[in-house]
Amino acid sequence: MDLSERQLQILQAIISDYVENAEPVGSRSIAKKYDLGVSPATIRNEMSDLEEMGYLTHPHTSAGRVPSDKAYRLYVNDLMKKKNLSARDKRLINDRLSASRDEFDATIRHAAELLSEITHLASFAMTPVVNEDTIAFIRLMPVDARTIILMIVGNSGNVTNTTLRLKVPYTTESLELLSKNMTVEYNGRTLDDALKGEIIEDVGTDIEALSQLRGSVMPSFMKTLEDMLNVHLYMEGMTNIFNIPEYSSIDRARDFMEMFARKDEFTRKMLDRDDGVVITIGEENDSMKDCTLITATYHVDGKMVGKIGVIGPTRMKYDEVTSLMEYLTNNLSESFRLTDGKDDGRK
Amino acid sequence: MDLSERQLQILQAIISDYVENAEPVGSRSIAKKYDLGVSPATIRNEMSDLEEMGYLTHPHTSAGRVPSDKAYRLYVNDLMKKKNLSARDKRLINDRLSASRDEFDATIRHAAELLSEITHLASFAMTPVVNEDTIAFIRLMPVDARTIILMIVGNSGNVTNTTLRLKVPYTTESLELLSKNMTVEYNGRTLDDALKGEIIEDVGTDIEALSQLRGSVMPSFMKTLEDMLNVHLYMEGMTNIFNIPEYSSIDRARDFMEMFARKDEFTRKMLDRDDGVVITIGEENDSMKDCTLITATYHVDGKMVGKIGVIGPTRMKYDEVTSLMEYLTNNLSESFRLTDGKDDGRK
DNA sequence: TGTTAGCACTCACCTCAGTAGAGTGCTAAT
DNA sequence: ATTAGCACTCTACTGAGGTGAGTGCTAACA
Repeated sequence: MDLSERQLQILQAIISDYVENAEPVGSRSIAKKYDLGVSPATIRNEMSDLEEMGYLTHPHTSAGRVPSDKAYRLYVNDLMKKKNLSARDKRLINDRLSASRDEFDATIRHAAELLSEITHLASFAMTPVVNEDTIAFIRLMPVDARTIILMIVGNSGNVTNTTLRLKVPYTTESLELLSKNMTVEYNGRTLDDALKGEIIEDVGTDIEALSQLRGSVMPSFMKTLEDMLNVHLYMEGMTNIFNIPEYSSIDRARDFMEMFARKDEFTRKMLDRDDGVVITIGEENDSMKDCTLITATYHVDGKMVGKIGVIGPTRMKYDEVTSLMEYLTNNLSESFRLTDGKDDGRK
Repeated sequence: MDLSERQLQILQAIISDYVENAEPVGSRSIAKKYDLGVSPATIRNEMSDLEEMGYLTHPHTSAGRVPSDKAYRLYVNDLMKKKNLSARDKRLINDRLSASRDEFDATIRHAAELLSEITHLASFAMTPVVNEDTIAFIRLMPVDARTIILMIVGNSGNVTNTTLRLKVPYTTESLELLSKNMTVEYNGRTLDDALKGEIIEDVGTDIEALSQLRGSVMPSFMKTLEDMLNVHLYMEGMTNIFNIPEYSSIDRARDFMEMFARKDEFTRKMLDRDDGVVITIGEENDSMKDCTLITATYHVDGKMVGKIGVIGPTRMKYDEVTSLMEYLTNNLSESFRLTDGKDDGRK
């Protein structure tokens, strides 16, 4: 059953009032603040109907109305209008992001900072999933008699290294040879495949010493691959939730903080969400049933996908937050595409 | 004026009771639980004297006594006995730390985890200050037409790298030449000196192209040096404070979390503290005047110094926590020395 | 038939008084 | 010097009464 025009107006009024003041909204205050041309009594009747339909709830008999998850869902789907970012916010974003264009992780971290600074909510940003990245080359370098550096370079420019303490002696030549061997072996394979796929048996291991060296390098090689595959999670503004009336109880706050403390689980959950701007409200979430979670995706090279997100009470400024997130992800994707574009263009 | 034997006994009893139960301690309960051979009335008189001397306070007239910062200080300095770690905890520590011996940062992070798991307090651990580390070599490596990797290796095995997008074209030869030039230039200099010291003017820059390449690499070189100098801070168990009665107020909890959110400031403050196990109680702290902060230092190669720490209410089990921290830092130092020792020994 | 005024009713919230209980501080006896 | 005894203090809890915001219903109105 569809809502009448007036019911929509009233619902919208209740939502915006509640979002603003965090207190149940009464019929009289709606009638006064929003010029609907009807008396409080009429509004009361409509409210009663809206409650029956599940759009409003009632903390107790003599309290005003509060929008339900269903109301926010309706608002987000049908009522919400796109909001333009303020020039100030746009400038802030552009400045901050361009300051660290080359440094991948720093840019992502800045995105998380910007999100929480502008929305005053808890926010996060994660580095892209690089399962699809392929190995460009592998290099082993000497440091001292027993110490070498293992370096894996992906074709996206993604680089990771570890320092190894070898138990067997090595020569510079053997390191170079092994580097070449491993590069031939792994070049072009995706990280995921390199980690999980079968290990191709030693290519040209006539030399006993080389085989030994390889044996002591492989465990670290695998560990380093794993590390490359790891998504880095940056969180900001966690303490913002303390300012929200909904979280004035210590138990609520604790639950909230603990959810973030379990980083791996949290990361996995976020990666499971669809691409684009996704809003899940209250009960629509697995956990955090009194929160709204908004995530959005950015792209690197058009392929790799990373996520940013915001978490707050269901009572939030959906229009402003979604606009901000769209702007931010566009900016990020642009940023990460442009650098490559430039390179290719001038080549 | 010194305290009598009996006063010390009473004070100790009050402290251990209060540490256990977090509630003001009355004269009657002391008389019952601890066999001091005197009546509550006598204890009351002594308590009154102790209060006059500043060792106890009184939330209100009809409440029991609570130890003051001064009391804890006395306890820590004179009364506290060394406590042995349980075999279980020792095993836990040894297992966890040895699992990641090669990976520096992972080991430090595990140390923070162990601290908070065992003490149920908020804890942190930071990677060592490497100002004194010297540069071993610098290497530039090609990735693709416009992308190169800059890698700086310290003599402690500390390695950092960045990916650069060059605006000028390069040749493999020029990269190698520049690597050599820069290595000659910076080899043996401390990171701190390399970053802050004067830039030695181009060594052998007859070739125009090399000078240009150098120009576009230097900013990133400096940024990477800075990154190497950065101390990494790992924090664990922040949510533990929610379980502590002292922090049941949301404002307290917020202040606490915010202090940790300002990582840079926090890191700086911790680094300013003396070496060894340092305990600062309540008012002795700059901020967090109702907390006790305990820090301890571990060593890498006998030179570089890193810190671990625990933060909780002044009401904490000082004996257990300090023993744990001593054990943990010894283990860390041992860990980080042994690997080198082994190398040198077998060389 | 939709809208509105009026009014009784509900319920959270605040305040206040009264009570119980823990613990002190003082005094006088040992 | 120590202790028993007792008055006193102060918090925490409880229940009663008052207040005000807001509803829900009814009857009158356009």
